[in-house]
Amino acid sequence: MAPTIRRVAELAGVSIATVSRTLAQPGKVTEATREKVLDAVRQTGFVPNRQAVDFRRQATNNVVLLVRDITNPFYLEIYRGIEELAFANGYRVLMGDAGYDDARVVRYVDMVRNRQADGLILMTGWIPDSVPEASLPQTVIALELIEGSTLPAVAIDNRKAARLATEHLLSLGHRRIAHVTGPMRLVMSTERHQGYLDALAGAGIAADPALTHVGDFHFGSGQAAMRQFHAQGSAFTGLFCSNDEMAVGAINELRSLGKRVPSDISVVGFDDMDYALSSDPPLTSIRQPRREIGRQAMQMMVDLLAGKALASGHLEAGVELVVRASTAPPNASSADASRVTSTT
Amino acid sequence: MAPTIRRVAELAGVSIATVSRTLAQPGKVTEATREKVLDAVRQTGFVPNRQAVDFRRQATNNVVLLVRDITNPFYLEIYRGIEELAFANGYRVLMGDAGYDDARVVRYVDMVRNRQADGLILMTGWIPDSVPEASLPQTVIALELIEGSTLPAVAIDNRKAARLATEHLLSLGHRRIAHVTGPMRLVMSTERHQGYLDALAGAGIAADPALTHVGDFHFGSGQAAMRQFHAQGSAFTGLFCSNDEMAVGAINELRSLGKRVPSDISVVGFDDMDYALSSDPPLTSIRQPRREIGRQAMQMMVDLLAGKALASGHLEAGVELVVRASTAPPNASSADASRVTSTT
DNA sequence: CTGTTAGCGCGTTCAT
DNA sequence: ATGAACGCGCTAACAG
Repeated sequence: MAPTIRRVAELAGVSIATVSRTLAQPGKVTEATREKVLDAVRQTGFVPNRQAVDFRRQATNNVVLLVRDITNPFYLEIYRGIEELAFANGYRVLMGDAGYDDARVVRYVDMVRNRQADGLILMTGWIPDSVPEASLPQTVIALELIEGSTLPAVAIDNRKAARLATEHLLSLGHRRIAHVTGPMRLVMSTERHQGYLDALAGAGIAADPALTHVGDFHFGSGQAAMRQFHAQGSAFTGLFCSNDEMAVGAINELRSLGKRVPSDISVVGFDDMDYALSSDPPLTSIRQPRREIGRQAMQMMVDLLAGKALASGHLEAGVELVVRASTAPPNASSADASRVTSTT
Repeated sequence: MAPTIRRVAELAGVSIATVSRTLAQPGKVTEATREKVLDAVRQTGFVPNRQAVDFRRQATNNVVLLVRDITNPFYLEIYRGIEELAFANGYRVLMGDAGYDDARVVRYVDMVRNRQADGLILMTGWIPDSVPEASLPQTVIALELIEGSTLPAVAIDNRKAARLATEHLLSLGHRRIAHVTGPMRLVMSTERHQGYLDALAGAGIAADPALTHVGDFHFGSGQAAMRQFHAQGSAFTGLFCSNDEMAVGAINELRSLGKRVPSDISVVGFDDMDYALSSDPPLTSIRQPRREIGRQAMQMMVDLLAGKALASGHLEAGVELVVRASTAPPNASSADASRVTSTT
């Protein structure tokens, strides 16, 4: 059995309270007793039982990280950011996978009530109706805002970012720009679509509904979008996809359809994942500071649990347009090519 | 404040022992008292304080999952497998990032000693010398074996799997086959290289050292390998890369060098990541049952903590060759093309 | 500065 | 079948 504080106390010839103090507030004991105690600690190899400490202190130092889909590679850098700050602050991160399942969310949310964890970082984009927001006192939202929620949150401004992406295409001279969205039940997706529309409106271009395809953030829907545009004969020279995976799928399909990127069609993605850099051609994309978002979310949690008033409810993380080889000015021949498609 | 068992007891007019029993062993109390108690539980919304329960039981139900690099996308499906079984068995998973840092490993390993966690799942491929294996009683190794370790483990047979990949190329008729390895300090990488050599030897082909390039599992080293082979004029029609990321990098560079895949060169990857399917052409690869590896690792942990004797020390997960469009028989013209390269 | 005492919330004897 | 009492290991009053 591991040695307890009692064993150390008798070995040092002091009370357990003194041992506790020596370890927690060394300044509060005499030099002499401190040495006796530390000696005994070394001899026994005593390490305080954290479970007992936490129980006594009524704190677990656990934080639940609940995500919608644990296998989403987008989260990886966020995991790192959260783990970094948790580690540095003595917190532990419990991984939870919501998996589109209300029951799972409830069980993880309950961990805070049950005192299995002190706080909850939500990256699900939704909470079940059965969980009133008022029952989430120690909660921070990250990445995906929840509609109508007033909980403290850190995220990017998706609308503004999508506008930035679209304006890049506009500034290159593109006039007919298509958009592949994410699932429209996600706030994130509707926001990005709005940003796309904002940019067009800002340039005085009427949006053509036929140039918007509702996707699902996966590779296949990028391909499907291109097939649909091709089948309906839609002409465009610019394409904005709401994430990189769909952008890569789109490029893949465009190649099959005999289109070149960027000479025929310029493509902008969103997220700046690793494969944006390694795709062919390297993808122009919107970079989110993912690791920083993770760090900030955990920092907010630390502050929240420390009882500090949060500086601001919502924290907006900045984004950046990363221009690579998938975008270029449109040229006459490519415009022709597109037109040919449209009349086929 | 959350209601305690004491509050429920007085509301039901019984002792706390009876409340405890009613919840744990309902058969041991009268129908009548059971109803009184359950009524009181409902009224108060009582939920046992898990921290207190765990403390009393001397168990935390936490398991530390320590990985070498938390951002490795390969782990994603393993995370899911582990979380699934943990959730189903009432365990919680603490995420730990080793990050090539001994001190971090030590701190996470210590969590078991400190009773912050009951067990440890190691996916680091190494433990610091300062941590003797004997001090890891509740540990399971997953995915990456640790040299010389006898701890229970679940992993694939990398050597056999690499042989399978190489034999696929041989069976298509390829005779000159190149190999891009992972970092050679990882057991995994040396094993895969051995498997490659095994296959060649089995086919009676002398291995050409000039056809092996030491990579680092990243996109760039796949590209670099192709540039090197090209520069030194090495001729080959088959290529086996020790992971998919390098394979995609290689294909990318081959395209720049004017080679077609698979008509000029056939490429086999390893891991069967999502982007194996979405690359151009879709990649032939070795599929590891990643989710299943995660599930089995957690199952071993559950058994271990339950005091069950583990069925077997090591558990071998099976692999599968997934044939896609990046491999084909060599043909005369492609052999010519390669030879041209070699004489340039 | 140090020791004594009193719990944190619960499960679990041992009586009854 | 039920209740009283104890203690898991530690920290935080309060005395001295």
